[in-house]
Amino acid sequence: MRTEISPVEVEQRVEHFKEAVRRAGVKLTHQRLEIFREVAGSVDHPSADSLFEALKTRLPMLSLDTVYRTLWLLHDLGLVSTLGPRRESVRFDANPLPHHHYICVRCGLARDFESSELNMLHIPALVSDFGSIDATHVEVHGVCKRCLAEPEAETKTRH
Amino acid sequence: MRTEISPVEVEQRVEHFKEAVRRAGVKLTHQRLEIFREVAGSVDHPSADSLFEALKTRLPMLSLDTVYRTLWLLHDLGLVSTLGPRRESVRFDANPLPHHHYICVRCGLARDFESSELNMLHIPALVSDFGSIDATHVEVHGVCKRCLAEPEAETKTRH
DNA sequence: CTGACTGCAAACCCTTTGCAGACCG
DNA sequence: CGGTCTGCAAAGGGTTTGCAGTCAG
Repeated sequence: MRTEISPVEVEQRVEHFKEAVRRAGVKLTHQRLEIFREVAGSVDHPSADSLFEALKTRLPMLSLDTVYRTLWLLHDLGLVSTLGPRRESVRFDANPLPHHHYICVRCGLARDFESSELNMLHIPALVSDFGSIDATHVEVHGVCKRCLAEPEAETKTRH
Repeated sequence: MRTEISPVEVEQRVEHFKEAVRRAGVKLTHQRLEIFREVAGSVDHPSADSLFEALKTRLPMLSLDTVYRTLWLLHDLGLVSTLGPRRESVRFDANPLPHHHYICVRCGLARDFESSELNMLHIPALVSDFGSIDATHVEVHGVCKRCLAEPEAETKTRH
């Protein structure tokens, strides 16, 4: 339920990031460092654009596409994840019953599953500090069978 | 864990749709009917475009923007929901600890919360039929305090 | 020094919108 | 018939990419 991240913790994460960068053999640029510091210090799951805006003062020469490239790099390094299934297009759900989702992180496949047990989760009371609670569901992420079978499956490079 | 929807059930949903359309006082066009039939009969949470492709044979004159308009209409009627936070931009998450999300369905605000109890959910065994299970988290949807406070909050019209 | 990285601008999607004609009620 | 709805085409907004100059290692 934290609403901010302590500077100390941000710097710990930054160290972890530096190590990961070194291990991956990619360059540690000023931009990458500051962009990482910014995501790591934010608690609101920012978009590329809002990070860009926040960084403008510190890095006046920064360009938005560098923010994108860096975020996907961080993603490939396993340092950040994305919110929601994907980045592609909106997807629609016409299932009127309470249900949960299985999402393939590789191809975006989505499937429903039911579980009366999961329909009655106990949500921490503090969550209602954020606002009303209208619906709750479980999201399971994995790699679907089809993607697991694909030979070039491990090619994590994109962008 | 169903992998398809029976024609009978689709038609039941179609009836429900017709009623909702009548109640809302909007017109029941051929396109709307077929588009609804298509989402209601699909289990893979299609995008507007894949619905469009699937409908092309039945409705050669259909245009993609009608699919979009209809889907958002269905959304406003409460007949379909969307997968994931929203449609705008990708959002990034740099929280390395296991955590869960609170999402405001109105403005997209996202916040983390922790719960050791929710970190150990029991996922139905059948889910692994879909593929590997790499991560599991709970998503709570609601309306955040700020949005609740806004006067023009009930204006559901968009698009 | 040299290849990886950045900034810029243009290209790319996916999605929305303005408008004139079509059709439901 | 009238107003809503559709199809078309063009605009919009977020994201990606090609290129030449720049900088980390």
